[in-house]
Amino acid sequence: MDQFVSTFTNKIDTKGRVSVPASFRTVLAKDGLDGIYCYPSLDAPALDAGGQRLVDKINALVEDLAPYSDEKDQLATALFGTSEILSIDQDGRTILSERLREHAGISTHITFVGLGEKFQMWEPRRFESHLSEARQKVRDLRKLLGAGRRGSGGPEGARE
Amino acid sequence: MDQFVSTFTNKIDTKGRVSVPASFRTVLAKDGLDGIYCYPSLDAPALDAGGQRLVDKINALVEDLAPYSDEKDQLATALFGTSEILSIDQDGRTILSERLREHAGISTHITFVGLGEKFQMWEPRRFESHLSEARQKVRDLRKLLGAGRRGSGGPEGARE
DNA sequence: GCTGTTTCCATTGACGCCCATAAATTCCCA
DNA sequence: TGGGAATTTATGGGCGTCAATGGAAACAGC
Repeated sequence: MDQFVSTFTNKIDTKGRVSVPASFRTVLAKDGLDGIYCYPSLDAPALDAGGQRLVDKINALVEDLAPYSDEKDQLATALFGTSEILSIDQDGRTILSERLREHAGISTHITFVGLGEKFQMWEPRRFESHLSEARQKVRDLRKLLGAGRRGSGGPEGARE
Repeated sequence: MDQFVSTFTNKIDTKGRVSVPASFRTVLAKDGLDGIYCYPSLDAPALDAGGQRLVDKINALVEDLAPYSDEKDQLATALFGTSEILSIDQDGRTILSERLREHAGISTHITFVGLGEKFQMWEPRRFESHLSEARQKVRDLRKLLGAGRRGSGGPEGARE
């Protein structure tokens, strides 16, 4: 499996360490980045994270803009400037900076949520409500689309 | 990682010294420039900085312009004329000239902001407002970008 | 002499590395 | 197939190293 799937909730210990789910670690290892590329989600109290693939994608996004344009600097500021490369120790644990924890309102526990090519980290209770909201949205959407449609919907397409 | 990523705020001591973030130093070292290439940002109260890669890029930019054209002279003046090579001492610290500090309004603290191929130095409070602007801009921008490119990842691949 | 600058050392706190434990899972083999 | 051994995973704690910072010592110039 080369995708981030499922959700896991782990504990942050007194030193601020938290175990990265084993399955996520193997995906990251295959992805070729020694660590986790992580930044605050632009529109949710959560953290976006991934491996080299995610980095490449963001690079491509920035490279497309004209050199020394205002847009390029702004995009780079918002993405690279707020990003961190989180190291993973040999026991599979990482440490989130104060800044990242603060953005997501994380204190004692973290919920890791697989989104395919990337994953997110949430404060567990916030994720609960986020999830039920999302599920409700999907139900509403299905009504509009008509119960007959097949294959199109799914909870996939977690955009960000 | 061979890119400038994340932000760090460090203190300037009584002698004007400030620690360059360790991760930035390793990027610079790999880049093959013994020091920091630095100049006032053209359109922000900040300082642009980087290593050999940035120097090369600016050279290319200037070379592309017609020889003896006004544009070329102006760009060359604006960039080369105001640039400095900042030395890094053996403890990883550097000293900003009065002129550079003045342009960015820096006095006691510096925020180092990674932008991928280069980084910037800001007065911390100015950077905060600059960042929230940039994030808002990207949220808007993303709607435009998001409509077109989906999934495809892009023709990226150059790395390491 | 002084003054400003660069090199070297000291402190402190954060982080990485190592080991230990316990629970859950997988594996093996009678 | 059932039970136990080996492995893996999540978690806790001790300790050495390194990064950031402050200050002293060497050194230059006038």
